[in-house]
Amino acid sequence: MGSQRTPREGWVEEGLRVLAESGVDAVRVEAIAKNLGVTKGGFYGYFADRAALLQTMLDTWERESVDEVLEQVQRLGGDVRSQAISAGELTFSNDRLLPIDLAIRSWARRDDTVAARLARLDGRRMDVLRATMSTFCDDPLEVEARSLMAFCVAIGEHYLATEHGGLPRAHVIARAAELLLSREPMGGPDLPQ
Amino acid sequence: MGSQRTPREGWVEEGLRVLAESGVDAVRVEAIAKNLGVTKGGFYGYFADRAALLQTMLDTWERESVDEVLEQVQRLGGDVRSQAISAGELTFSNDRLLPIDLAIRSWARRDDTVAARLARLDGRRMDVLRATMSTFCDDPLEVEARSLMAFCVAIGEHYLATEHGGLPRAHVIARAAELLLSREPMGGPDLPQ
DNA sequence: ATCTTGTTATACGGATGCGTATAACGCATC
DNA sequence: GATGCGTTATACGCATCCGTATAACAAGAT
Repeated sequence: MGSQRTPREGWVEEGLRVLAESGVDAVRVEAIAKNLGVTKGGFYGYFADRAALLQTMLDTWERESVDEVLEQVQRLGGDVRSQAISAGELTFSNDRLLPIDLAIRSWARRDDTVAARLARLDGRRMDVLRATMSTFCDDPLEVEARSLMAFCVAIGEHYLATEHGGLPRAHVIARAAELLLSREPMGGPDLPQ
Repeated sequence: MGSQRTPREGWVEEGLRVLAESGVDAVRVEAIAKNLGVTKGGFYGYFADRAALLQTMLDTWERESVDEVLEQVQRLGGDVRSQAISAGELTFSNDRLLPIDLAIRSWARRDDTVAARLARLDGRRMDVLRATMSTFCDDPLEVEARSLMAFCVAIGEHYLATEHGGLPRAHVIARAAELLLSREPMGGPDLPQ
């Protein structure tokens, strides 16, 4: 019995790599085969069609991004705040997951199915952030605003390509995190009009 | 002399529309022609090739996004803060420019030329934000952090698809803007670990 | 050594897309 | 109404990609 020379996971892996690097539209069966050093001959033994591969890729991404990350976070333990930071780092400082996440985010803007899955996942991520912010902030609206800002920085950072007046980006982000996670009120409505 | 039945701008316009809706990879000469109700016959009289169209599209977007917006902002006048808000709204609440901006942002992640142009533009936008934040905040690092957060929310918001516990997204964003533009210190390093 | 089973190469038809060439067409001008 | 110019339709060769069919192939089991 010929053992799997190019296992099913190989196609999914390479598919995710291409997705991360060049977007969904670049995920082509024959291109992936070429990258794997084979022809597409074996592909259709594992998948009905290209759409099935995309589905499986999404499944893999979702499992890795949620179950595995949250599992690791709970294993690490710690208080709510450090858990939130762990979760953020495991997801958005992950060389494998981050580019995939960004590519899927762009993909979601023109595919409702993908958008729905992303929404579900982002919802769980926002839950973590909300729990953190709630430990030191009572106003539900402010909790939501802080969570949104934290999430938007985590994502948006990678869609920005700008200098920060000589300051290293990481430094600026650290300060932003400090402000967002600060127990002090961020300041209420103020300013003379 | 046959006047321009499908003027050069027509191709650029439709190209930008497709870009906004489906991303760069969907910007195909024949597809655009079909949308315009013609064939690609006339296209190559205006453009050397597809790449030339993409260039022109970028030029158009950059001009509209910077020159026209900044010009309008200066015409409106007002203090620095209200100018920053005008600029943000003219760009990120603009039904025409916003989707194009987001599509280009995704595009920039895999094309260095596009990334460079976007960086230049984002730099000018950050300048506006910095000027605003500086009117009520002295710490340069905090100015930068607040500017980054504001920018990231403006962009990242559109890559997020999540609920906010019943609160309308616009309401949450308004609160975030309030916090970011607040004269009060956002709170320094605090929290007992 | 042969059989079996799963994997792969190759080839096919159909679709889409590029860039080019050429002929038809519209319309202003003469 | 004929001319001339710019725009457009059509057709071509080439390339990529899809999904299918079939034959070659490797390797474990007999």
